[in-house]
Amino acid sequence: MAKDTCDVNCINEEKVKRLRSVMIKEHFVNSTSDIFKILGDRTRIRLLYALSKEELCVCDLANLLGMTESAVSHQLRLLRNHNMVKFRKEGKIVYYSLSDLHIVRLIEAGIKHAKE
Amino acid sequence: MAKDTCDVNCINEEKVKRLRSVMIKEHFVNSTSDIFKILGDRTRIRLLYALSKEELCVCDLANLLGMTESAVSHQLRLLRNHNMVKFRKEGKIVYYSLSDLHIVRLIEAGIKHAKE
DNA sequence: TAAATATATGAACGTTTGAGCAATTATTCA
DNA sequence: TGAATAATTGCTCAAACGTTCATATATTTA
Repeated sequence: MAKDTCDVNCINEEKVKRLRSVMIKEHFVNSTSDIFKILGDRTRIRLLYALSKEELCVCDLANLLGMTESAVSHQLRLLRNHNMVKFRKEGKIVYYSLSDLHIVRLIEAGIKHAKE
Repeated sequence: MAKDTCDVNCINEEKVKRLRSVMIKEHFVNSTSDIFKILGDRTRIRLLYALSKEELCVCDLANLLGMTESAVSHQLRLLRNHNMVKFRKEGKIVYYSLSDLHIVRLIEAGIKHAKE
């Protein structure tokens, strides 16, 4: 009785077929993994966390994280390109802040998960 | 009046100092970004999503995702090492399933965020 | 206008990552 | 026992990533 074995070519055709129909759409696979990819970096987690507390300029962020302003600026650009942070200019200084609080909630969910 | 300027060496000392005390602990930065790093990959998102629907063997997963069994097996090991999936052996076949539902909730939060 | 300062950007670098191939292990079955 | 099969593992390669350095831009102030 070949019930649970991988029949033809090592696949349970029906099972896979059934799964395909309920599978997450490619578009969402991409956008979702992209978001997680951004959160999967120490520097960016710390940047977003800091910005969740208050608006900050690049040099303060660099000082807080103990990194060069260049490195911070590069990462901020990435976050900007993904609409996770916004900024306002005041003279020479550029103040960054979170675009919205969605992303913090996601990070908090991640922290919570990490604590378990 | 040097108020909002980055005073000494381009930093607002007090502000940074204040932030340090409420900053996320390094330990959590690591564990949190690690979790997101794992979710920040197309293949792993699809694997976890599929496994959230039902228990599956390596070859069915490979077929579903259109990848080699080797590639799938490598990723499953990674997920295993992070206690995200568990497995049971039935003869030659190894069935994988999710360790718990926490991770699915996190993925769903990510998908939800992606949809906005 | 020139110097100083805050930030941004491009290129180069070393590192990490994910996939596939080939070989290996474990198990079934003839 | 030996062939077949499911899965795992070690290795290699190319691509992606994060930081730094050097340079550029923008703004203030002397």
